[in-house]
Amino acid sequence: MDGVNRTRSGRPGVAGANLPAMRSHNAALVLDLLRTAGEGGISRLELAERTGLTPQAVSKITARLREEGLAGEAGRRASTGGKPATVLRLVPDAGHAVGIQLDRDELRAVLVDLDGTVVAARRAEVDLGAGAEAVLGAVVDVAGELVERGGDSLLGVGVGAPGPLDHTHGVLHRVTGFPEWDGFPLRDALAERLGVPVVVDKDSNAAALGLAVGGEGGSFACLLLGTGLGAGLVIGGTVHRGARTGAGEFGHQVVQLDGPPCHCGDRGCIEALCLAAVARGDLAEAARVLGVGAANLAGLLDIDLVLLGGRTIAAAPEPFVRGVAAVLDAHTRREGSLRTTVPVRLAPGGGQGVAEGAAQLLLAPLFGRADG
Amino acid sequence: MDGVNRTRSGRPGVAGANLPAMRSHNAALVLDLLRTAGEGGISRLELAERTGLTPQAVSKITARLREEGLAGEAGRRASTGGKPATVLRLVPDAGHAVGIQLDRDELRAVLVDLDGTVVAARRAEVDLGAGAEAVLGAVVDVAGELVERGGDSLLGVGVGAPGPLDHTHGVLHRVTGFPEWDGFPLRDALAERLGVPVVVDKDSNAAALGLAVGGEGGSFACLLLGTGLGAGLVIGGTVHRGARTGAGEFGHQVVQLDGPPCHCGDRGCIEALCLAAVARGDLAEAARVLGVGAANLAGLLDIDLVLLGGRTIAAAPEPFVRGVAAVLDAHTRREGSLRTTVPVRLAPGGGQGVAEGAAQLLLAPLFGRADG
DNA sequence: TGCACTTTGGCAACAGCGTTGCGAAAGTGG
DNA sequence: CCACTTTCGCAACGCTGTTGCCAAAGTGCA
Repeated sequence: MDGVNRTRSGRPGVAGANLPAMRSHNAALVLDLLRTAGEGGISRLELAERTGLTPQAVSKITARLREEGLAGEAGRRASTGGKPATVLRLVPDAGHAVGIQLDRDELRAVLVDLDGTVVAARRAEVDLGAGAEAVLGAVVDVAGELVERGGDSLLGVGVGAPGPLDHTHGVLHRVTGFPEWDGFPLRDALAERLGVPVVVDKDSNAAALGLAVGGEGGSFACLLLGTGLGAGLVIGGTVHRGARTGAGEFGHQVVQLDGPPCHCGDRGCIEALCLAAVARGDLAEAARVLGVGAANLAGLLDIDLVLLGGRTIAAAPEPFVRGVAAVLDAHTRREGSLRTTVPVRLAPGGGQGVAEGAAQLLLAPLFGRADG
Repeated sequence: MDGVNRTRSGRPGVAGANLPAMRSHNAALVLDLLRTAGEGGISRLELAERTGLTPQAVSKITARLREEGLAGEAGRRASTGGKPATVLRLVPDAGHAVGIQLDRDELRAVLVDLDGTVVAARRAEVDLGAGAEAVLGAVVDVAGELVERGGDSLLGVGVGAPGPLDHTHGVLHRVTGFPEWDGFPLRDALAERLGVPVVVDKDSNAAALGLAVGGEGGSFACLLLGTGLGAGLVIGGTVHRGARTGAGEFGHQVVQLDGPPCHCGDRGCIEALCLAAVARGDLAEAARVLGVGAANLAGLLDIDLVLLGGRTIAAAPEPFVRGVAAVLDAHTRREGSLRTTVPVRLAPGGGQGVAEGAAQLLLAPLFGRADG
């Protein structure tokens, strides 16, 4: 019921609940289970078990969802000695969202349905330094086409951009290397031109949201190493952004007191050490530095999983995954506690993870996955 | 409604809501506002505004709370041109909890009422190395007296202990320096001897919870420097513990690659660097190291506040607060963003913050502040 | 002093939520 | 063919917050 609460009062956790709030909370819950079940579907009784609601309540809720066109029947399961269960499914076409990754030199856009399936994809070259008009024009071109294709079921456009930025207002801050964007109201500018709701978030948060919705449970960190180094943090199933969308500033974590200077003005930042190692071809050292940062993060937050992504890692996944895992492994072993090593994996989604996650900025709220 | 959800299904965020859940959610919300209002009290209409509920709903809810003895009238406010508002207050004596700080060499216990006011306090010397029987005996002695004094309104006993431990089962892990406690079921042992519900958590988490309930809003970190160095993390008003109660492992964050060895087996940990600096009397350097760790944490989580506590800091607060603030300040200035510097303060509560927070492990759930 | 007005807050009727009681539908298995 | 199991909806119900309304208790002006 959190999502509703937030919407109503602005101050999280301080809002009362009423019947409509309860209703949409439960509907979102059921919808999320339907989505998670995927093509296999799920029966009403299973839904009842998983939600803790009575079967009768589930029947009423699914009936409403079917009326709204969000859910539908999809055959029946084999009998287990009685009347066979009717399998319910999400109707993927009932909603769509466009997701955009706006990077420093390229633009990726996808049209995604309720299921999370990519229905269409576009890619274009851009230059963030070419001025707002040119960049916005490119975005509107690419997105507009997909928006149209989404038709009536289009919920809006999500944008993942390099930070820092303010996701609540959709305003960019000083993007590293492109100070002219500082203060640019990207969300409102796009919403006006496209005529649909727009949500803007950091690229790393979008990627993390996509993975969380995509099935990664619990708490995890998604580390993106590309032109910069950022982290998307998922804590207990929801993306943690902090009050100023500042969370996930992973690249400028200091891991070497009085170390080599970083372009940020500090010394010994992970990003500086890591990029320097990559530049001289020493991927093992880059991975080790990344691993130390990941171990710090894992220890501080007690997360369940580390996912690696971004262009640099996509170019040579193996040494990074292995190197980071080695550091985490050594760390766990030293602790000697009961806990098993934090697993490290390559973030799925190929080069399109951020764009897909950005689409989830619009879709996730339907499933009760608050975007706050 | 989260607290209720968690209780019902065990799997957070996956539980349906029903009328009783809604009812207790709203009751907890109102109760929390009554508590926060303190001695000044709060009127029904103010409650309605703050919760988003209708005045009528608030009237019904407060009537129930009054029947249960949890709330009461406390005079009236001056009229603002109409009927003067009736001021409502929490009845502090309606509930009590005992909070215990079990440290390596001492024991502190407090009896706290619903308001958070300390009604009684005890202190005793213990030696964690003296064996379970002796330690448990001491705890039962001190706590038993306070439990009895709490009478019928006693909700239970909360214990803050040095980590690592498992707070969901109340089992200690390998307490640094005292390996014999590894696997000891402290919660169940105490619950059996005292005959009341017991909750066990890390000392730093208890301190953080106490501060969160005590009025610190938003997200903050509570860093405790004593015989060890730990952090309690409050994210969006709730203590973040992680799935294994492992979160807040702040002391072994590595801030100096290949730095001096730490007793944990790693190198360059904050704790090693910090304690070494303290040992040679260089508090400025200790504060700087702590500051770097705090800046890392603040950047990663985008927190609003850093609070410093623990014995070492209590002994000389000023250089630590100043030193940590200096590092955070420099860090913010470099970012050049709109955000203001993360403030650093001495954690209030004197030497008794952990014990008071431990009591809140029992009280906080009443106010809808989930302990998960 | 009296009357209009504002503000507080409870009573009563209401709509809507999930729950309970129960029975129909649709299978399996002896 | 019949007993049994399992699924699942209809109907009545209890309880939630909401709405409509009115009494109570002040202020302020004539």
